[in-house]
Amino acid sequence: MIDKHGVEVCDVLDTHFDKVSFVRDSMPPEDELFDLAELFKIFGDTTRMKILYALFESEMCVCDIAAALDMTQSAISHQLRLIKTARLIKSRRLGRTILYSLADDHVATIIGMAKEHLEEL
Amino acid sequence: MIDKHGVEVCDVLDTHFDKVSFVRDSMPPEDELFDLAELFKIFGDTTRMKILYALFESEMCVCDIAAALDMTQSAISHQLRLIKTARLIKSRRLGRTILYSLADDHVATIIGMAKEHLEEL
DNA sequence: TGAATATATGAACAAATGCTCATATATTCG
DNA sequence: CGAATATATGAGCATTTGTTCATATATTCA
Repeated sequence: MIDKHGVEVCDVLDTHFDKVSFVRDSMPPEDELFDLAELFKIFGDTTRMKILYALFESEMCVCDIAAALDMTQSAISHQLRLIKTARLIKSRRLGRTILYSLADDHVATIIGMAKEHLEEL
Repeated sequence: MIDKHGVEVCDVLDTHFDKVSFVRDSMPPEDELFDLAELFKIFGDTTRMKILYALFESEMCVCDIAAALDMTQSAISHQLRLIKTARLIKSRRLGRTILYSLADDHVATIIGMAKEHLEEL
């Protein structure tokens, strides 16, 4: 077997040719896969996970989230921007504070599925 | 307002004190959050997402996955190890090839939820 | 047993990521 | 308006991450 760089790939490729081309054809378009991966990246960080859990309990301002997680206002603000770009949270201004909350219940559902997986050892 | 480093946090903290401490108390333990984030990290990469989609169609050997994704055997093998550590896939040996397949239907469910979120613009 | 082949793995390196620090923006209130 | 305050953001830096390259391990077959 020779790598991507050579011509030959896998000696059993002839046998598996149908399978390989079927899989290749049924693969979703690159941008859809990219969007999916980008969305999951949001959940793939402990700080962001904490923020989501916090907002799961209550609508909160940046300052309170930072206090609850014992982290910098700046760090939280940066992460909130990422989460908001993924449309997982929304915000509304109230005076000089900005209140963040979950955009919909997809967050809870997605995390719930993941927890279910983890619970099954 | 002064950062984590100072004593004071947020001037409205007194008002929001109950909320902040409630959120802090209801936060899941650190290791649970870590496990969740680690699991989601698996989904947070285009290559791994492609691998999961491939296995969604069919049980496949490393070689064929590499061919289908037009990537190096080594790169695929490294990623398979990560995905397997997360118990999202399982493997069985068949002669000198090793066949990978999805461990259960959580993968499909989790990706499905994420796709649903993305479809709602 | 030894050659061939499928997969795994360690080191190295470039790219992405998360936090900090300093500072900018926006809003309130005297 | 100007001071105070809540949030946002850009640059810098250390850590993490994904791929490559070389090589090791494991299995088959002559």
